[in-house]
Amino acid sequence: MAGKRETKKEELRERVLKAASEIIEAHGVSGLRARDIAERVGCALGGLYTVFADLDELILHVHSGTLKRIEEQLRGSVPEAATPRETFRHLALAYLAFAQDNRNLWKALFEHRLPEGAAPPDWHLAQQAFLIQLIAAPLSIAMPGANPDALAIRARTLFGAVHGVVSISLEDRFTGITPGHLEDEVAALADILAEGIAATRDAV
Amino acid sequence: MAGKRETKKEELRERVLKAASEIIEAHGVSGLRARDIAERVGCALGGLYTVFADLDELILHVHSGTLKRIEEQLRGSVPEAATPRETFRHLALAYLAFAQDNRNLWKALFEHRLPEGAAPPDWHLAQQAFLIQLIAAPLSIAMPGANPDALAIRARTLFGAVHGVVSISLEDRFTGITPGHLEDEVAALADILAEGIAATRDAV
DNA sequence: TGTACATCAGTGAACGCGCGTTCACTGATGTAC
DNA sequence: TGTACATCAGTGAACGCGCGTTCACTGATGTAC
Repeated sequence: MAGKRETKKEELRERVLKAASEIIEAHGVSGLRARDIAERVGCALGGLYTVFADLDELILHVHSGTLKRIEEQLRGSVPEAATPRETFRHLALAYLAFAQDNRNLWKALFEHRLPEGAAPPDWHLAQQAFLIQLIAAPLSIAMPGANPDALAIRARTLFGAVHGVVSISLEDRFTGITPGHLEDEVAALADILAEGIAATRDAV
Repeated sequence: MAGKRETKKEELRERVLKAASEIIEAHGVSGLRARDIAERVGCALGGLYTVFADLDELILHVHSGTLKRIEEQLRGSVPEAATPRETFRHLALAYLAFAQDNRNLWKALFEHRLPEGAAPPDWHLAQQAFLIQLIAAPLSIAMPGANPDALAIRARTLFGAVHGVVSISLEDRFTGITPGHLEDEVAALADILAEGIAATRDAV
């Protein structure tokens, strides 16, 4: 019967998650502090530890939400009857758009955490699978003969390529593409990849 | 006349740089601690601060050395009479090889540092320019009509693409390409890009 | 419905620790004569 | 070459601070009768 206790706890958990997400988007993962979350939520510092084991676990759940939103946005970006080439373009641009609009949440996905050993849990890796599937589908049309394993690998390569351009441009660290050209370049890269795939189809 | 003082100081500086570089390669930038450097160098903790203002400055100089080594390795990888397509392939594979062989030093280049504001100094950004030039040269042959600005931008895009695949595979964070396929995929990507550039040449 | 006890979510002061940076000191190098 | 003083590289104990996590406590919710 739900129980008031359980309900309130669940509600607190949601509020903590939301606050953490907002703080990360505002200040980056490295700017996330337990005290700030508690203050924003309006609970005591110790309260956080009744709903999440530690900050790392909390951050993983923020990532989880981010991935879900990316998935929605990418799925929504491709028109029904799009050709593979159009699909690549839409996916690439939607990915760029998400990264631009949610820069710090998106960056957080790729910044290091997890002390020393400790790989991310399986459910987290599984959540990334949709990305590869979204790319593998049009790819299988562009490369009719290829076997599923090769397609999955190639899909990762294509994702990596687009991600790399977006990534290197939105980090301030390295010389990337300036904002004014970024959209054009991502679109161009998607086209180049599509054409290149068609041209090298037989080599696989 | 050099002066014993000056000489010793310069020597200490070199040893600190070398120790920091080794520690980063062994444990990643986040595993770099002032006390460990001092111990490895065999000097007192305070000694570090006589040759570098702080750890951030030291790290920037480690990066500087890493970039020089990348430059050497990439330049050395391309045969004299290589076609643009061959050049792309050689550069991409040489970049991958460096990243694999110097994983943590290479990762350090892209990991965040620099507190809040503070962009990297100009000399550091300037040091990255060779990468773009190395790519722009063969690209200008593949895209004869393009103007230099467009070439520079496109070169960055191509670098980003290759970097992305390497990056996402060597980080353990995200689902990348497994080591066994990585070399093949990077080579394939280089070919796809080369073919795609040829095919979309007129669209620029 | 009411009373007595049990549970456990939530509190927040205090703990603990890692670690970068400082600074009063010392001894080796440099300078002047 | 030798002596007296000045400089400054290098020392390492101590400072300071940010911050995640804990834990003895409290009060609201749940349970039994």
